[in-house]
Amino acid sequence: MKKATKSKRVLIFDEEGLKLLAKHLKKVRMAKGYSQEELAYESGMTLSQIARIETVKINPTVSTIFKLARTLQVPVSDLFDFKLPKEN
Amino acid sequence: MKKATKSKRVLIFDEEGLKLLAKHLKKVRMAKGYSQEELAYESGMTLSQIARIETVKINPTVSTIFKLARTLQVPVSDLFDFKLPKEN
DNA sequence: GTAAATTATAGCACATGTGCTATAATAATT
DNA sequence: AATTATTATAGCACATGTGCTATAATTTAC
Repeated sequence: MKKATKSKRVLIFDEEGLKLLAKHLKKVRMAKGYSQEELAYESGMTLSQIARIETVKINPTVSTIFKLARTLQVPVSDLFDFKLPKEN
Repeated sequence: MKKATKSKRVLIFDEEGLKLLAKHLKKVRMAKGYSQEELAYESGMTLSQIARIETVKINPTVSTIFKLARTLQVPVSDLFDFKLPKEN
């Protein structure tokens, strides 16, 4: 992905944020008693994608997160219940 | 995008959710006194992308939303402060 | 009403999200 | 230790997110 022409640093892949999201997702998933496979199946997604999200391999779309929140029956905001660390 | 082989309906593009997100983003943006152009510039993004998000033309990635939240200096969860409608 | 500011749209290139399928690795159970 | 369950990874095809650039449309300011 191209660097912006402006001097502003571009965060393409917000690793810290994605780690926090992954952590929260896993916590909620386990609290609700779902395996990755079950969550995938119930969400109409693949097991691969759940694993990719939870291991911070990809940058999921918002609709993907909506799907997970629906299956887990939690407010979307619960999956983002963290403070983003300051960027360097 | 292919239909899942399971009978589960697949939400590829969660239009209702994205509309709610767009609405919240716009509200926060205006409350903070940013034009789309300024928000784009400060976030290291393009004006096009802000417009696409706010008009529900695309399905943004989570990192994109993180970028916006950082610039707007709000918790990410504030941008998701809504209930997803029931899926049909 | 005109000019300026803001927002929306379009087309292109390119990177990557996602499903599918399969396999490997790890953890839990027996 | 062996078996089963769960998680992680890999490669491929294809759709699409995102930046860039430009233009059009709409809104706001004067």
